[in-house]
Amino acid sequence: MTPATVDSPGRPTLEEVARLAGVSRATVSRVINASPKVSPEVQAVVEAAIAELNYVPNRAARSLVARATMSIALVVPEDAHRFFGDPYFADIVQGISDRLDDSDYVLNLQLTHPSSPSEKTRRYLLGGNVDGALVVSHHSGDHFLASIGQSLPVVFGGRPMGAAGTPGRPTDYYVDVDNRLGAVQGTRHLIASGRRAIGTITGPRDMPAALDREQGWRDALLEAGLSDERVAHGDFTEEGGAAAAEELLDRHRDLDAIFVASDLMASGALGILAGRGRSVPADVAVVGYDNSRYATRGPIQLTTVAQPTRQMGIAMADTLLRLLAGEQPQHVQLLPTELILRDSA
Amino acid sequence: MTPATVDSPGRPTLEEVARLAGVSRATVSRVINASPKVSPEVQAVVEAAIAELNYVPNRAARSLVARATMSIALVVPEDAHRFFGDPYFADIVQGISDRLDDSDYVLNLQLTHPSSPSEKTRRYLLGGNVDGALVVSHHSGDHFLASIGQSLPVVFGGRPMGAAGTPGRPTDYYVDVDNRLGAVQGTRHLIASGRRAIGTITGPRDMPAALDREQGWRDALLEAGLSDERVAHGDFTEEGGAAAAEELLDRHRDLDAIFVASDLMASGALGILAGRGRSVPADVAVVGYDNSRYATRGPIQLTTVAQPTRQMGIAMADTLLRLLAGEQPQHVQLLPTELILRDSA
DNA sequence: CTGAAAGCGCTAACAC
DNA sequence: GTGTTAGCGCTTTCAG
Repeated sequence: MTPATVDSPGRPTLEEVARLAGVSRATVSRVINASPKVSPEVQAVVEAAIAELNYVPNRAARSLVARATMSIALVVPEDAHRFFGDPYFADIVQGISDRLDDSDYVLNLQLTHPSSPSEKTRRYLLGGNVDGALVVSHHSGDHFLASIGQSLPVVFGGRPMGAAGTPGRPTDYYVDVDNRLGAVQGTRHLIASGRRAIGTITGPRDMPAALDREQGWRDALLEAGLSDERVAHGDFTEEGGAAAAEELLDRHRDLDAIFVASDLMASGALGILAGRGRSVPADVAVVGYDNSRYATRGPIQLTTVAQPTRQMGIAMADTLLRLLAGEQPQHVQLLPTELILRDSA
Repeated sequence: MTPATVDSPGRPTLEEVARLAGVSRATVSRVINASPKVSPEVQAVVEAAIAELNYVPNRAARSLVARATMSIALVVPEDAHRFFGDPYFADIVQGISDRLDDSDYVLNLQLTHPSSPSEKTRRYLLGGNVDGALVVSHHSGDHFLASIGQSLPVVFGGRPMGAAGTPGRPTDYYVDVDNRLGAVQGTRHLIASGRRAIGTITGPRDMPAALDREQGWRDALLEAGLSDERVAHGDFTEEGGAAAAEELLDRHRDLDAIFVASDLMASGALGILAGRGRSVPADVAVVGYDNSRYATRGPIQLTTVAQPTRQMGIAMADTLLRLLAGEQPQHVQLLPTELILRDSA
């Protein structure tokens, strides 16, 4: 005795609607799918029957024959805390969600472990549960996700990495910003305002975005003839940012500026700086990255590199939808970054 | 020409596996479903064929015959920012996700508007896309969600409200903590430490948890013969907590303690207190609620009422799974709260 | 223990 | 315009 069958007559089928309306199943199907070749009268009768029975088409059956599920997966290789803790994801999801609201597709969230999606995720993605997938926050260790694009339409948020740090394959689709350039913008600003001992707090080394930002910081420094030795690695969390700031301050007493690869980490760094009595920006200037709400939340308004995160989500969803519609969207879409000047630098 | 059919031989079917293994489709099906009555040899042959073809069963087909989708919906009547901004949700989702990882079910996230789920969500839930639903953060204005339990197995996170503030129906399933009692614990602590002008910052008035916490604060005050006039309403966001704190301080100059209905709001309140030069806990003691990472993030460690949020997620998922398995779980599960003493009170 | 056959609910030619 | 006829890929009696 399952609850579903205890007292319910079961959801009505197309067949029952057909019987009630006195037509064939094919006709009911045509009405449901808004086929043009149905006479108005018949259509009205069928619609009445549908309403009376409160009929809703069975998706499984439809999927089976249509070979489409009308749903797409959002694959997030992060634990729930990092996913929820970073406003970056909130914006991405909001964008995706907004774009999908205008379509017939629904979103399925798949939280999976950072560097080894479970067998379950694999089966889910490959088992025909979804027509396509959106992958955010891709880590390099993940071979399955790196190659998933070959079996399913996939759009990455951020440049995907191939195995062993190789650049993504040219057949991949992704939406990104020019992380290197964004970092260059932020770092140049620090240089222009007279800073000379400029450090950086990076993101995890297995993520392309983190690597690119570090490279941008380095490039800007080198082009100005400055040293790029002041590096500490974070993990895109507030705690990680704080720890990296401690490390940087301990190792480089002369530090007068930090380019931090995310606002969240910058927020952690600001806490450490305050704790050590180093004033911002007088003693140490700080530039963040993301322009998330963490940038404007604390006592010190953060100068930061803005990226159009929500737009990225929209673009990702849009690209996948195009792919599913059989169109040929661009493989790479780079959105612009912009330096937002506030108080910290 | 859809992308899926361009060059792919198509995903292998059970039939192909059967052919390769030299057995019937029924036998392959038995192997897949771990039926006991298959000889070891045959099983090995079939498994080899499955591996060779990289076969993954088609869910739609399976759902069609099994009359089950093996997926459950997580309905969140909040915009993405509140959902992502509050660690409470992260913990709930992590718990749900953890529990579901051990099952065959997958999670489908449905973000919907606070007080009126879209027609799309309605159709999704009722269209047989999921076998059951988990609803978190239920608002009273939402009649559809309030009655959804009648058409689909549903488990609520937090006591659901019926229409117009009536208590949820006895047939509802939900997992909650005793919010009133938790608030009583927190408030009594404030009283015990000598505070007399104790205010509260509440959550939104259309949420049961918020109402219950307010009631607990009031009950504790009244049993001690203290006034319950110092109330300001927040919305479970950091900004809302800050605004409510301003209001409270402006209206009650004698305020010497605040019981805040969430750590996130308490974090906002702490900012205001600091801005006005009121020291915590010397001038104003603060007790939060949730014991989320916001409690220990800032300079002042927050005394707070802890609730086993992740456990709640686990319990929710577990209850729904039981329901789907035809068992008869408890309708109401109340998990314990605990006062965590830190520096703020 | 294994195979044959009959659908699950729907759509899509193909006739009329 | 509308009905008839096949399946989509899988599970499940029912024989053997």
